[in-house]
Amino acid sequence: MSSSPNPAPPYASLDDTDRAILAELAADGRLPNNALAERVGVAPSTCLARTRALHGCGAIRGFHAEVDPAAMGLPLQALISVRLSAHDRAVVAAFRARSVRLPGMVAVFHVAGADDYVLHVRAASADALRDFVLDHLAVDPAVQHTQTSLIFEQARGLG
Amino acid sequence: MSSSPNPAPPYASLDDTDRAILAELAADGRLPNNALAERVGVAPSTCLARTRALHGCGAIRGFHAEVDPAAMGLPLQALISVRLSAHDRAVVAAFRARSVRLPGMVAVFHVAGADDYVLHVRAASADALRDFVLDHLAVDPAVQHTQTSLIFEQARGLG
DNA sequence: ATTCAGCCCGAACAAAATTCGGGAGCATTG
DNA sequence: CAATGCTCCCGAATTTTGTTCGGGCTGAAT
Repeated sequence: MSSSPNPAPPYASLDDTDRAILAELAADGRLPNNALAERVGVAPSTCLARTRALHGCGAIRGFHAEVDPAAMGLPLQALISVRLSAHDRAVVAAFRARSVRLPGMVAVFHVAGADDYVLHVRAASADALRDFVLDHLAVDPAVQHTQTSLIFEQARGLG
Repeated sequence: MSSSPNPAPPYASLDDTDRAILAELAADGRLPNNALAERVGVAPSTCLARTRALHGCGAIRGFHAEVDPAAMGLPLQALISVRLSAHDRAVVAAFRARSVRLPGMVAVFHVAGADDYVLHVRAASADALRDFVLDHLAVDPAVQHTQTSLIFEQARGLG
């Protein structure tokens, strides 16, 4: 009923209005449709159709509240660099699929370089974080090596 | 009219309803208040008051659309590890404040370990990414060293 | 036992989302 | 050149949602 049904067409024709809508909604996901319409300079009905189309073609992937992790009892965050023992497509895809479902997982980055993945995770405590690494990563035969960096502070970018 | 006016009181008393609201809104930031109320098992008016309180006390920091970077003409993403040349509070704070305003910046992580910061950035092309590093990081006297890892793929976590 | 504070609810009101029919601009076509 | 079909946009009517407000319940302190 919601997400993107298309197999990712190349973003053919996004005009300035579309990009303005994306920028506004990225900054404030709860901007009312009529206020959004006024800001980007079209009628509310038009704006709604645009927004739906953007959502339908996958340009808008979803809307999310940004929640303070501490409020959910997960005050610790970490970036975990993961090096895999093999790099065939199947191993990599399987690791990714498994990773996104791990508890406390915020984001999974498949990166170029010495390490293969960087995982952004949340945890309730240092013990929980250690257990996370031991229980879910260290035991994984696809994982050769991990390095955990505690996040002192995180800030959203503006650009 | 919107953001958090309080100086961040420790999250004293969040009950199960509050946590349910946070979880639902983190998963779907556009869930109507009606539907949200039904899911967490309270009246719409109560739910609205709860949500406002959560927003007011900083537990909810904001709402944002998740936009496909490619749709905004920024198909490349990278994680840039940054090592600073000094670590006094002033230098670190200044770097953070500068970073969040850089164009294409998605998130700034202040981390423990050999590196001081990890920057998540978007760019229009490889050239633009190189220019970003050269123009904004390499020239910064506070920056001792950077290492850029291209992001092949990114996925949101579910837990 | 009474008072009081805090919380929750449900109905009334206001505001927003959504639908729908029609009109303007434009490229193709007879 | 005129006609056709297409796409996109708009604005009013309808439905859904957000929001306010007064009253009732529970539990603790007096």
